Amino acid sequence: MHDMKDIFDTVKSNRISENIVHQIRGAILRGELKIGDRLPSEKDLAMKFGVSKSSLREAYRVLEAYGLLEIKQGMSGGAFVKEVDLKTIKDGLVNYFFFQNPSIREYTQIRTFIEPEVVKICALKITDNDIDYLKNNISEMEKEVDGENFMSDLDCAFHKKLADITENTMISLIVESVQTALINVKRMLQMNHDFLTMVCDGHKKIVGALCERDPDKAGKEMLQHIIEVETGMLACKNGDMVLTETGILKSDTGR
Amino acid sequence: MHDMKDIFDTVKSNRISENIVHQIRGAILRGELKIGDRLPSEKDLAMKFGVSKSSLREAYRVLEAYGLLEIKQGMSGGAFVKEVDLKTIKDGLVNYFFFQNPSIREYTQIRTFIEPEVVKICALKITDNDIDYLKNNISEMEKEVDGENFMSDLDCAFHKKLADITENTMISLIVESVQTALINVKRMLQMNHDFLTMVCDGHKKIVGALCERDPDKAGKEMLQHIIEVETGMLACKNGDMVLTETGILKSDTGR
DNA sequence: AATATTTTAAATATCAGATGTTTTAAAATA
DNA sequence: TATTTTAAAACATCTGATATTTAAAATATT
Repeated sequence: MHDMKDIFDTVKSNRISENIVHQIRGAILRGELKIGDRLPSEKDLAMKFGVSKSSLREAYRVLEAYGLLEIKQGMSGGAFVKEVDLKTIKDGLVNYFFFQNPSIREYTQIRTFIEPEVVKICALKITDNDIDYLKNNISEMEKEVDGENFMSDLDCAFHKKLADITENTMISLIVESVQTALINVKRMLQMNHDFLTMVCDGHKKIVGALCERDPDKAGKEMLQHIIEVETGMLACKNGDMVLTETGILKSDTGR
Repeated sequence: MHDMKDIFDTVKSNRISENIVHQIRGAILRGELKIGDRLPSEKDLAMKFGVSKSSLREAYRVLEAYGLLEIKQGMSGGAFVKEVDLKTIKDGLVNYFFFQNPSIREYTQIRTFIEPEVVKICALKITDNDIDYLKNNISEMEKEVDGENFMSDLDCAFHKKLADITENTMISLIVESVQTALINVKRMLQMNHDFLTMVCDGHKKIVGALCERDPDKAGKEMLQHIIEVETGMLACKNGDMVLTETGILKSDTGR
């Protein structure tokens, strides 16, 4: 009836460091260790666990990679419990998406699900300060369109700002991660001057609708913007890159 | 005009292991190292980098935590480049959400954005095999409602299956991660028998609409299901937990 | 008295090398 | 030929020594 695989997890390595990681992560997730708590020194904790310093240090490196610990050197240094930050998660997603290599169509699809809804909420919650921020973002971006500085992170910041207005952590995380991944693709494709102008115009229309506090109009403007971006990217040809149904490939690697 | 902080990144630790992590991760992300490639042995690579074995091992632990390497023991073992898997990312998100502690409202909001759209696509793409899978999932779940086994991961699997039908990696990742986090909350709240029955009924209605290949109906059923789940969770009182506007708190910790 | 400098101690970072364990391939044996 | 044994390659762990970093304490200077 049931295969054993359905019942038991495969037993992984018995590495000491993994055991320690499991214990400390568990203590944090159970709330026994709080943000800012300092763990005993390497020497003491290694003794307590009955392991060598090297094994403990490997565990520390892993927990640090998870973003759960921060290790400080020097007197009154040590290992401190830390809140996992956005950067840790975003870096992880970058690693993941590198192998997944989503297609432009996939990026567009997830964006059309979320971002029009986001701006609908924004239209109801946005403050004058927020609008100032967005207008400023657009004018900074227009400067870059003319200059050499090319795109930078202003596009990402625009969409993240809108997501942040929803005050929903998960939405912010998703929007920012998708934007970051997408902007990497744009960089690879080396989008041209016209494309950047189009992006600025789209952003202006969205902010215009938000100024009127019109949710439906904002939603429609965002949807159109997303589609225009997709069209622009699909139209873009670049010698090194190949756009396919299943992703963006470097042609020279022949993957 | 510009603060130096805008121009330069703060220089972090000069830890040797971090330097090595940076180099190897860079080589993978630049495509110089491919999936399955084996790095030189600890001894050789440490020599090549001009560092001690311990430093190299710490770097390996970090890259392993990122999901980029798999280290195998024994003859013809070693460090192999690996595709980052979903589990790595999900675990990271669990860590992140533990500190963010999103509210039920936030979970519902992101779900209402994505999942009704997902089933609309499903209604167009779903196969008979997929429908069999979903029906089977529901009947397995009904068994658990009566028994002791309580919920398990079938609820998550149902929603993930729908997400997978879209063939959009990012959607699958998001839906599965949100589901996993939400199910942890449900476990804490110890949802009762009626709630589980309601979930099964909701799933049945969704599959019903999918059988008819009716996108709008499927979308509406999913939306209603999500709202029912929210209502059910908000109505649930549990001695150890407190539901607030900003999240789910353990009352005894007094956070 | 206030400030600047130097010293010191606690903690992590790194290294070197010895020993143990795991895994697989090859060699020996049945 | 099939099985068992053996050997070697690679990671896992431990020990202990040395270097570096950092903040606080002590000292010197203004």
